Amino acid sequence: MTERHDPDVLFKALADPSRRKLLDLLHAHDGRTLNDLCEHLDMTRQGVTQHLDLLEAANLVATVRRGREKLHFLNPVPLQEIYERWIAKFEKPRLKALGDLKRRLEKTNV
Amino acid sequence: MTERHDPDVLFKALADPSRRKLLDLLHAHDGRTLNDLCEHLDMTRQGVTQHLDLLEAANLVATVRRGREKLHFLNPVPLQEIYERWIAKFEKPRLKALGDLKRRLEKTNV
DNA sequence: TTGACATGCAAGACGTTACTTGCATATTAT
DNA sequence: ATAATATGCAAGTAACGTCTTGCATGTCAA
Repeated sequence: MTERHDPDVLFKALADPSRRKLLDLLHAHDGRTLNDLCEHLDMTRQGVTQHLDLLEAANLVATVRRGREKLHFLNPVPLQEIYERWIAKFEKPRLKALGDLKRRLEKTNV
Repeated sequence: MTERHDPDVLFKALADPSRRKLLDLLHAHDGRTLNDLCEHLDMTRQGVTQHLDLLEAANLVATVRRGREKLHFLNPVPLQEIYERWIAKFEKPRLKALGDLKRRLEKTNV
């Protein structure tokens, strides 16, 4: 059900501040068009497109075409995967116990 | 008390698979020397040094000199900062509630 | 149909990154 | 003191990433 993603693509996608800003913009308001997003970044439309392509490849952004415009949606799932597989495991023991609790609660579908 | 770090330096440090492997190695066994770490990576010692320099700049690795050798230690704090400032905020509402719980518990010093 | 709008594709410029090679310095052991 | 060990510094190279410019395609409105 849940696909496996290349962690490298994901970390690389997050490595650029412009891409993180795009994620922020989509977090603040989902379903934006390309032109909408462009208005907030100081670069050409093509530059923004290339960043969005990387975010889409990392499965952080999904798109839908509506007529002549393209709508962009944020997918936070890969970020949680990073947390589960990368951050939780490095947590100090005290915090780790709490992370385990969180995960246990999560599985019970609270 | 807690210093403020440049998120870009941190994300860039995590963007390279060799550097993530170094973090893994230090997670498995702390206090390794440079030569020790080199034995696990397929590159020259200088290449490893440069990666470690970046990790140190991102405050993910701390070092101590002991005689002619340099010991490397993992610092997981910046990873938790990434979680707090970057991942938690993108979580879906259902998970967000649990994250808040976790953080609340954490503050009470369980 | 015509023009305006929204986006796609592709090649090039340019700085950055990851890695190397070669030499230098500092510490330990004999 | 000498040699082996552990690391540091610096310059060079090849590949990659970011951004641009120029043109093409598809959609909507009058």
